[in-house]
Amino acid sequence: MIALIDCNNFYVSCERVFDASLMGKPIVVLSNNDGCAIARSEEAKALGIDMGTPEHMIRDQLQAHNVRVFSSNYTLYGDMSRRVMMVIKELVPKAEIYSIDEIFCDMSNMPFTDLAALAAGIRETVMRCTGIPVSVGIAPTKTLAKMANRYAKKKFREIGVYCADSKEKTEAMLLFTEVADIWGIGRQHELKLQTEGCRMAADFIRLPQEWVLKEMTVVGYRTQMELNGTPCIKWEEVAPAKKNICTSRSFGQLVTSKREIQQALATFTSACARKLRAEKTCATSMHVFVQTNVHRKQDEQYLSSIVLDIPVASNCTTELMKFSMTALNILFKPGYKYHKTGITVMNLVPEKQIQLGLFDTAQRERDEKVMKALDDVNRQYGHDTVRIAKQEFNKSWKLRSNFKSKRYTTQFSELAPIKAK
DNA sequence: TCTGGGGTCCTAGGACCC
DNA sequence: TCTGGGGTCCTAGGACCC
Repeated sequence: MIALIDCNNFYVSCERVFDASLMGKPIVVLSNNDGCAIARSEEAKALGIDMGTPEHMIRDQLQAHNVRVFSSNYTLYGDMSRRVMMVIKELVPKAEIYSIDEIFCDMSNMPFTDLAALAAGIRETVMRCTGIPVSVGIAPTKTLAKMANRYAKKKFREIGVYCADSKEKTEAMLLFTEVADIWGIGRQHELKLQTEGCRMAADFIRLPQEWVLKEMTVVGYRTQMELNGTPCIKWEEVAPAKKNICTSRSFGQLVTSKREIQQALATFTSACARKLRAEKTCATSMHVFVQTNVHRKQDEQYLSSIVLDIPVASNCTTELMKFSMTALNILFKPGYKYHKTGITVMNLVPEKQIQLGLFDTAQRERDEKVMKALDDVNRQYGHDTVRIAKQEFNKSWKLRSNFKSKRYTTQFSELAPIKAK
């Protein structure tokens, strides 16, 4: 049996751990740039605030109901996630971190027969150690475990556990779950299924296999198999190496000058290079794009991108910047109001196996030392404490982040204060 | 005025080879 | 008038995830 443990309203719960006055209040966490609502407390959901709604469309509602609003604080959420995962991994023999707030656990070799009771124990331990509430779904496959987790949240909120260990209990949640809420079925497949007269998961599992293969490819077929109790999705206890690494952001305000886009892109390139070094990989090509704001119908639109080969695979900030700046020189056209830029480094290869170019020199060794020093300093004092000249901060392009909480767990200067009476 | 960011996998079709 | 066939590799685009 497989358990899927999922943190409840994770970002909101993280904020609550450090501010008890937030309990029971409606809370919303916004995406980067304070753009959309991406996490909501139960109280906020009850007000009808939907996932992904732009902030400016719900601003009145937020004020009217005194909703507490936060900018996203990924430093805090990332660290809280690490803690939750660490606690859970201590309690089960085999686990796979699936996302910042979810983890699959293999429950097949546990020395307990009552899995629901075991799950309740895990919930309680995570709460005690981290302050984060979680829900647990248990079932024979990953897709069913995801469904059981959702079912637990919807139908057994207080218990927070659902164990689909019998035909009847599995059938109950298949009858309850709409096709759109099945893990692996998105907007397009939902529409197809609806025209086929298929509304609930219980209908979907009965569709002929030929139809599913033809209309939803093997991906949909695997989902169907999983819902029928046959595992098709393998375990990945150690995260497979990344194939691409991307850093991109919308600007806090529209930008017209090339110089400012250069600064932004240089900063994103630096972030990509740092991520590459953390993964111990090098990139052999990069994709760079610039674009205007597609939502502004009144503005002339421009979107362009380019892929450049990197002759000798690299994770050196200055080296990658040379290429991304070249790309920008090709892409940039004056006269547009730019909204976003970004870089994806691709075709990653392990640091150790780089094919040296014909004209490669001892430069590489020196670069490595410089990058290591740069990473060491920045790890200790915060990203971009030491940076490359091109990143020079003008900041007009910087993210909006007007409601950010402290980095309570990773910066000494931002620790939560404790009042002693 | 204001609409996130970072990923993966699959397929179809073109280029190329023998 | 007749105009091979089979295989691999690569890429763009679609769909999905959190």
